Amino acid sequence: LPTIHDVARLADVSIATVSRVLNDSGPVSDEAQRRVLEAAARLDYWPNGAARSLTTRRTQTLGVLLPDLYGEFFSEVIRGIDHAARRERLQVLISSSHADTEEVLSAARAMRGRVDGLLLMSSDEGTDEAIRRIRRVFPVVLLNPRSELDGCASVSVANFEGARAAVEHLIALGHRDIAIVKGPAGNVDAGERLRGYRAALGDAGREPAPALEFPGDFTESSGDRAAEEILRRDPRPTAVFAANDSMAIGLLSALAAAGIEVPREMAVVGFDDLAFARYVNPPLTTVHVDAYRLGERAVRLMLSHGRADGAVARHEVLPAPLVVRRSCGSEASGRPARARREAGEHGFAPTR
Amino acid sequence: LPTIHDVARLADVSIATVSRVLNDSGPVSDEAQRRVLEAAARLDYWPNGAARSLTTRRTQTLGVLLPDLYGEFFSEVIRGIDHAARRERLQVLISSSHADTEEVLSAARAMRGRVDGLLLMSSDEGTDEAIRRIRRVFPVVLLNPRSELDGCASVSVANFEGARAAVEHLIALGHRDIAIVKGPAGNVDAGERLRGYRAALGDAGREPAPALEFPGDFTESSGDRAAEEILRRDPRPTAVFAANDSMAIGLLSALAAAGIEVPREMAVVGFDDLAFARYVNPPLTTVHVDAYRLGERAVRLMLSHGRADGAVARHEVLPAPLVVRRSCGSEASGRPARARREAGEHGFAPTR
DNA sequence: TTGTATGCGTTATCAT
DNA sequence: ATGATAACGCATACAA
Repeated sequence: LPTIHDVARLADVSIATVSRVLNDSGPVSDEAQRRVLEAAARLDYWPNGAARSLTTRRTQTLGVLLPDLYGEFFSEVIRGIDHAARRERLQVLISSSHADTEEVLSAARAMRGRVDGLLLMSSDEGTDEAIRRIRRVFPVVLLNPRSELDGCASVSVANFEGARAAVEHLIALGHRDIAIVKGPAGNVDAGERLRGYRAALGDAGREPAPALEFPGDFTESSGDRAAEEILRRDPRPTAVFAANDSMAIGLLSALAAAGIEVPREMAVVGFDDLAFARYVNPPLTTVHVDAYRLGERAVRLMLSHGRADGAVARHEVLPAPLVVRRSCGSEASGRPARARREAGEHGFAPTR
Repeated sequence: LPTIHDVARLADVSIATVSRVLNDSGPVSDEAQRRVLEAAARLDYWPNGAARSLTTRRTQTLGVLLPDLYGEFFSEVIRGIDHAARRERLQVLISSSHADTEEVLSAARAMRGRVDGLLLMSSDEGTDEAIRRIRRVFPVVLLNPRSELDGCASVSVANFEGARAAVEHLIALGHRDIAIVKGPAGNVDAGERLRGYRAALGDAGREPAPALEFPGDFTESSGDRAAEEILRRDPRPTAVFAANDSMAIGLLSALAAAGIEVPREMAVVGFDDLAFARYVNPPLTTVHVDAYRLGERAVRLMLSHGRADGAVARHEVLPAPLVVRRSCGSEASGRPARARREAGEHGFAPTR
């Protein structure tokens, strides 16, 4: 494989000149430039990135550390990161499924010398010390951190506000017994959404009741199971806030199977606004999370972080607006199907 | 930031010894080992990957080039790659959204010196020459290639066979006028699935009719639009094969809105078996694609490729089995909902 | 068992 | 405008 030396030899110039024309740094005569370009083309010379970044101390790549890769959320985060990085001609080095702090640390170590900065989303608690060690090595932007600690930039989703808005919506519709299907314990998002749920109830003067809080783990089947428990409760709640859409899907499915009509007999609201939320029956009212933007903003923060204005670490919070569709029965049900379709609501079952 | 020299100085040994203990290469006295380990820990020394791979000529990372990152398919491919790579302690350098050959090439160039091999999925035609140039630089495994050319290893999905099986299923159910909603022109998968559709019709002695082939682009809305055209046709087809699940979802939605009952008035079969396929109403009969495995196998091929047995480039084809649910009406409809749920079919609407 | 010295492929700093 | 040459941080062949 040809190196810069081979190109120099063929073009009959020094490696310094080759480097100059290829990087457009420093002055070069037209003649030399021509010869170098031709030699590089003939040899199909590809510069070695490792060597280059050893001297320049820049890698043109962004490291990304995620707890997992499963599902639409992470997929969209990555897509946002990739697009933003691409625009800046940066590469993306991804590593995921890190259970504990130790794994996060070793993954970060492996990136030393290979990335210019790290985008880190950690579901684990007590990562603070680890983050401090990582920050010594390269700049870090936190995605959805547990807290704003650390003095390093971060982007997060307004989980609390979104959840509160969702439950307030149910309250405004007249519901009094509102259940929640919680996310996995220890999960940051799950915790914030639970907090939002409780806050909304509290603001309405209603005491949050443990009996109305059902366990879940963000999977469809856990929503399914929760439905059965909820239906057993007496008095039966008239509305459910699922801490994410997957569980809401499970709920909807189980309710349909049990012959419970949504939203007439039970209102359901989710969180995430997955692509399919508008395609289920009835179209799911849910809280929109812009995962793509989360990744995109993280990259932007990283870039501005590098500049001088990074003195003050910025903390962005992406809004999580409620998207009202039909699973809470908030709208008049008399509208014809055509009108609803044009509004982007695509429930499956014939309306009758 | 500490280098190997700093560790050597603090431990009062040479850098060679430090390297030896840290990489467990060559003999080292217990005393020296102790001192080095302690020094490295005290300085929190993280070896520089670029420098290391410059000498070893190994990067411990896999390059991945994809045409896009959108949707469940790519997301799962990446997840499969990531897990398999992780098991081998490899990192993953991802780059996507490459429209044309030129972009693929420049992305690959940027990876020179940064990856030990490249996993390449290109939707573009005429990439053959580019692939040859890339292969000079590092080993390549093709994902879902247009053809088995190139003599380099590849993994692909049995698109043709899957599509044929899907359409044969419809034929076996007695359908004669079977429409297809095609994928985007130029797309490899779309092409193969169309071929499978035509082959099934041909095998059944039916002439493939252009009037039954409707355009689509793999999006929900294109399935939606196709439905309207299909319903306008006279005689109206009694079954539709959607070249992917997203379009099938669009179809289902539009059919429901038009008051057409599925599967009684119109059978629908999809392709991909997205997570939500079993949750729509009726649960979608579709062809299963194991995207996770696609990525996983690609990594495995890359690894064995490196070894001596790589002399013969292997070509794996992942099966794409038909998953029969309810959108084609293949099963007796008398079964109670509970039985169906236990079989993993979770349609939303009450059955009635 | 240990240290010295060379090379990996670039970029960058000098002279010229 | 150009060409030696010194880093960059590490691994390793070789000498001791």
